[in-house]
Amino acid sequence: MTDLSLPTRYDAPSCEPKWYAAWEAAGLFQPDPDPSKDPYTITIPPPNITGSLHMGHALCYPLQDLLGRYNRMQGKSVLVLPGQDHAGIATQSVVEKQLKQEGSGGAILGREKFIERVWVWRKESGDTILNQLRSLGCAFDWSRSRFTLDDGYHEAVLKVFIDWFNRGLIYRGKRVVNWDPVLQTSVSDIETERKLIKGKLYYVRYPFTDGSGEVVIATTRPETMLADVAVAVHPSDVRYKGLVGKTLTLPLMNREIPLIADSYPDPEFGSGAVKITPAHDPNDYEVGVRHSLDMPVLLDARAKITAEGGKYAGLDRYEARKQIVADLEAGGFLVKIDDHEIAVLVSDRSKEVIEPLLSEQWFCKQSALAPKVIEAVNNGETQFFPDRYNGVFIAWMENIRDWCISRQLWWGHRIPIYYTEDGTPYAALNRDDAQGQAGDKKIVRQDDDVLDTWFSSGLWPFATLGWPEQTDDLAHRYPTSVLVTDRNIINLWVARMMMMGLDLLGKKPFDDVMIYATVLTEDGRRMSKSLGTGVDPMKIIETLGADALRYTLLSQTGANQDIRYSERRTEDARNFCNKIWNATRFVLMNAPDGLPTQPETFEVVDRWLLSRLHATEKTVREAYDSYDMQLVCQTLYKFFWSEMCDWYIEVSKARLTDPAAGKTPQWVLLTAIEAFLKMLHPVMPHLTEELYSHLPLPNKAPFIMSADWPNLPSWFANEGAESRVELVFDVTRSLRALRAELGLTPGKAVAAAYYEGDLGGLESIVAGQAWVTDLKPGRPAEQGALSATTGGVEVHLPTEGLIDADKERAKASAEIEKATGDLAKLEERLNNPMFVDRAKPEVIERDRALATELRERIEKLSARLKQFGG
RNA sequence: GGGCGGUUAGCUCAGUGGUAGAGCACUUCGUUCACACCGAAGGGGUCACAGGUUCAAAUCCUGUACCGCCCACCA
Repeated sequence: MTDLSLPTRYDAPSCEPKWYAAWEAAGLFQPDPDPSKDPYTITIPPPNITGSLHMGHALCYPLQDLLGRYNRMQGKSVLVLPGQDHAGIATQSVVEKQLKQEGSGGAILGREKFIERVWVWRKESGDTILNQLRSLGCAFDWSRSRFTLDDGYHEAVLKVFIDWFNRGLIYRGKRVVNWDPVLQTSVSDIETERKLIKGKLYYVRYPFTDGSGEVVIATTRPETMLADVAVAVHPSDVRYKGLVGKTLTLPLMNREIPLIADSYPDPEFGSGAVKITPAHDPNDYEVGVRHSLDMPVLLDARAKITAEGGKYAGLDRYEARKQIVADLEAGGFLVKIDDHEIAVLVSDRSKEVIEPLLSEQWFCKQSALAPKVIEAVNNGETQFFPDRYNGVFIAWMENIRDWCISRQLWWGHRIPIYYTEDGTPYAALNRDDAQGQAGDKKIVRQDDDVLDTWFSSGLWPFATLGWPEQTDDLAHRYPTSVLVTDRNIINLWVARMMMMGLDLLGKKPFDDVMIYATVLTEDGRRMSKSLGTGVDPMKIIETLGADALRYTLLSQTGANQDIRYSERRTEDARNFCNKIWNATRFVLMNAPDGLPTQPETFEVVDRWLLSRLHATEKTVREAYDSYDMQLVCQTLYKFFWSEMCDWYIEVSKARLTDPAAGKTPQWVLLTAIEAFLKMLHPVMPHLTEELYSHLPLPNKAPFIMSADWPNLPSWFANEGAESRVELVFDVTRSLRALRAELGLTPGKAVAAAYYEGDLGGLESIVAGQAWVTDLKPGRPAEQGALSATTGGVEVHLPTEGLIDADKERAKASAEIEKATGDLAKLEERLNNPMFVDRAKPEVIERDRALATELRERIEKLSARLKQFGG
């Protein structure tokens, strides 16, 4: 007898850190160097250093930890490589906010001091995140941890940039980009979102210069008219036939602008005439290029009117709008104002309305890179899970546009472009290198901009493994096994890694991409700090434990799109932990002093549990292999709680206390628990490790974490034992129900009960589990008895005159009615020649058997009804 | 405007052709020495709606409604 000293409650918060430290001390986070083992590699999505982890992270990282642990048990050499992302815009705005609160600001500090300040923050936030990942139990190889702005990483970035620049894949161009007037930088298309707002549509009159009438245009942004350079109509629009080529006078500015024909305007919309402001609208820009129009820039970096706006110069864009509308009205140019729903573009980061702005930026050509990505996904080299994302991804890749990679920020990889006095750009490792390339011409400055964060995180799967150096890790572990990420960054990040990996290494970066669900609040809203709907995973861990939290989230992870988080569910998971704790504790209390050995003979119920264990292992393994954690958890839960605890342990209690007979159930239970703990370990690493450490086992691994996946002998599978035992359990349940009906409390023995039918020699189980002292074959001689029929076995419980005959009659009639109805439906089907002709034989067989059973049942029920005077 | 998910018991969700399931919650009973973070029994659903295919539909097809997500240059 051992471990009677274990407390009756599992205390996760005190147990979890202990094991994390033990694993780390044992070096288990580093990959097994054994070269005969297959590699399994994950480079985790590096969290942004913008604060602390949220519920989504509490799913994402444990999910990867789970995959690592599972594959380690499957005998692979596992590396889960962690790190952090410098997250340009996001981090810079966090630090800017901090400075503002201190009454300072980046502009005051200057570039160098500002960057120093961000590094201080990087340390602080980075450490927080690291500790949180540890609290979650993540077995990541911290010795290989990378940061997207560390020195080696910077080298990789330089190499790619220079290479692509020299190959013409990176170019500089003047384009209308998405300008964020708050962060004062350009952002890419996918860093914006569309929001429908209630706005106005202004109709404005532009008179012909020669006084021969006017053209009415419609606009949602009247202030941009100051920079209008033309009005366009569709060439087929009859309303403007013969007018194209004439000149209009731009109101307020008194500038002359042409009326031109272009395919862009939709004759159906508004008046069919569109004002053209090339510098402030992507479509207008296209028109401007086609017609070689001027492109005056009307708004500056903060979205204030420039000198181009004449007397409106200096006004904010919205003030200017008000003023201009008023002036247009005063001048008699305003025709009308309609309410109009506008889809404005909003910056993801600042939530500010984007201003389309013509500016000089660096772009990455996608047309040469995208086809390889599409091909890799199309031919299944890289596969998304759930597979619906394959199509979504390809559709997006097929319509990809060039990627604006320059950002007007300080925090990030500074663009390695150096200019000579005449403005010629050289892509170089450093200034000297650039000077070498420039020859006689003198290099005078480096480009001020930095690269889009995703340019560097796109290198993640290989830069973290040492690229551009040809390291062992890179040789053995690229392509990585799986990328686990959130669907919001499929285009932002996954696409870039695919493009970069395929182009630079000639190989896809990962075999699988697993997209996990978004964690929402209990009522289905987005979790967000600013809305106050966020739940702090660390608070949950402190009270209920990391394992319970992991189970909560992982047990809801399959092919679903969303998860609603409820703390109540984590309490359930905590209860499950406690159940596992106590059942194991119970088994240990009854465990033999020496190591258990496999018994010679088994009872049917032993074979039943071993068979259920065997089936459970297969289901769980296949579920892990297909990323269906939901099925993993559900299967393990049912096996442990219902099958092992509620039935097997209860049935075996009597034997367990017997020194001789106890050896068999003890061995069965230890075998089942060991396998169960191993299968559950990837989900609940700490609890399983703690319990494993107490199990008396031969050939025990130093840690469950480093143990092999259970290898169960095939003779465990035993369908015969399963069906025999399950029939007996069904009969037991129906007898218990009869007891409950009589108000007999569970556990209190009744003297006698009777059964008719075949219990396969397992009468003692029924008697024991239904708390019957003497279970006899046949029918009770005395009058009053309650009866029930299950699976062809009828049980009778004598009542000693306690029966309410009316109630029993009513019950029997109701059951007869139900059975008769079911039988009628069944017979109708069986009498249908089409059914007999076309249905599968086993279905017909089963229905016939069911019909026979129903007839017997009705017979028995009718007899019962008669007995009660019906 | 296009695409993708979802709609099943009070709640959260399983269930891809053969007479509806789990956990929680609820009701009743029970502290029998693993566990009250427990055990036993029970109530509760015309599977969003309308058509269709089929011997048979929660399940396959078409359409509709509502919820959510993604993509999209209508001023």
